[in-house]
Amino acid sequence: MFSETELLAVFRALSNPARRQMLVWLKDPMSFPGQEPADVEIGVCVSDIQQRAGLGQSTTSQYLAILRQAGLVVATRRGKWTYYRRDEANIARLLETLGDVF
Amino acid sequence: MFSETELLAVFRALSNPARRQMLVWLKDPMSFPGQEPADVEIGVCVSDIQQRAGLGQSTTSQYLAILRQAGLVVATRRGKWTYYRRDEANIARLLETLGDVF
DNA sequence: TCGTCATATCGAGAATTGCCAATATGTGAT
DNA sequence: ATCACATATTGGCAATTCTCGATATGACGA
Repeated sequence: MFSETELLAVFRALSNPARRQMLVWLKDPMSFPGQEPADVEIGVCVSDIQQRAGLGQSTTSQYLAILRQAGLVVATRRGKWTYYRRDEANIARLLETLGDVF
Repeated sequence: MFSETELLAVFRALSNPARRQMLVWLKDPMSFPGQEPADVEIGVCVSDIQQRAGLGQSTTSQYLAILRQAGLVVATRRGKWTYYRRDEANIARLLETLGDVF
């Protein structure tokens, strides 16, 4: 399932309200201004997330990297933009594990 | 359901392997040496948990307090001992919330 | 190639966490 | 009242996290 190390990364990632917020926001990419229906599959770019979070650019980038390392989102680089979207399969697997473990 | 503040407390509590371990251990109180069947309902005392965790007494006490404040365990004082057991109802409610939110 | 834009990484200071030893508090036995 | 015991709280130091501004990287257009 999820190793101890992976669970640690997940809980650390989610123990920050801004990062948890981002994960929830990404459930509905269309809620970001200027998001086209065609972009939904690839995700939302960093600057859009940053704007909504009200954090610095570097902080936003780092937080997304933390979510990615925890396996909660996946990143896709296209041109100069990096798009982030939820890793739904892994999140489902995680919730299943949590139900087993706790 | 769970407020933002409550979720923060939960994730912070679980973002420590020792605390997560304790919560899992408490699923099976009988696995603690010297635990009587009659004690299962009330929980496990701090020193038994401490011994198993290999942490200091104060650290163990603090960690259990953090789990309690997060609503994951309940404490019962009986004589000079404090027994801790899982708050199963609240944990179930939490897992439900997690399924909704994430 | 140069400039610009989006993102990533680095460096740093303030705040928080991890964990301990020491001490305080509360309880039961004598 | 006093002692011993279980637990809680306090004080502290090292390690980590939070968050930023500054800088580096990488991609596109002129």
